[in-house]
Amino acid sequence: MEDLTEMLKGTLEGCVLEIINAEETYGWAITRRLNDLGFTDVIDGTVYTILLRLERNKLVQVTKRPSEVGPPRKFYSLNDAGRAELATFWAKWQYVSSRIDRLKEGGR
Amino acid sequence: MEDLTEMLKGTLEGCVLEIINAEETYGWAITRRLNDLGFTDVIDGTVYTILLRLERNKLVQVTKRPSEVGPPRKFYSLNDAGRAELATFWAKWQYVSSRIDRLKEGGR
DNA sequence: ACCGGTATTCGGTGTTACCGTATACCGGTA
DNA sequence: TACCGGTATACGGTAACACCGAATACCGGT
Repeated sequence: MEDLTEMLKGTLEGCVLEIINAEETYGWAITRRLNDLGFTDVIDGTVYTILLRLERNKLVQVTKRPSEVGPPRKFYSLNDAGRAELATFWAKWQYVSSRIDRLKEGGR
Repeated sequence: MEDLTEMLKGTLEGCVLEIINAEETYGWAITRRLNDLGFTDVIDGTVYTILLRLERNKLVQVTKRPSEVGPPRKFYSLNDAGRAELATFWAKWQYVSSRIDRLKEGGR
């Protein structure tokens, strides 16, 4: 599936939040995870801008750790604000997706 | 539900396409339909820019008709290109939403 | 000494939803 | 007649977002 970019707006950040919530992880691994999930066209740069935003908005805790295979990695984990943000993201997602599905089914 | 704006990016146009597909209609009525669907914060101006975009991209046929209660209405209906666009929209939606749901369920 | 894979950063771009405002037409009311 | 509220379209500007390209950095193997 190609050119999903517009449809991912507003959801990609939530996805990254969920991935971090599942496990403390870092930028490059998050990109791979998204690719594996089916979002094959999501690129490093996109994820890093999201990560920077999350950090700026104080939704994550960041720990820099050396890597054995390259430059140091910045590991991200959610703080309380991040978990709250994730919860509202899922609430919005449920709301929006259920309503769009209803429209799709010719819903009134 | 408030502040859905970011999440609607990329989907709102598809919703408008679907509404027009169901029935030849006009801007103000489309806005009302979206509000009824649960997208209460979507405003006239937003819908008109989408309509203008659809027209510019030659996805709709436009017919101006007089109204009994106000200025003339611009009625929109889909042409072949519009129906094709709608089909790809739903395909993308199915793809994206299923994958996000999978992520939500702790999917691998 | 070089190269490929891993990893982060940053400046710039295009698309999008939203907002405010202006314009237009009609019916009712004072 | 003059005004106002509801219906309807149009438009310029803004902020947020995903994306792109290029630069930088570190390591292991050849």
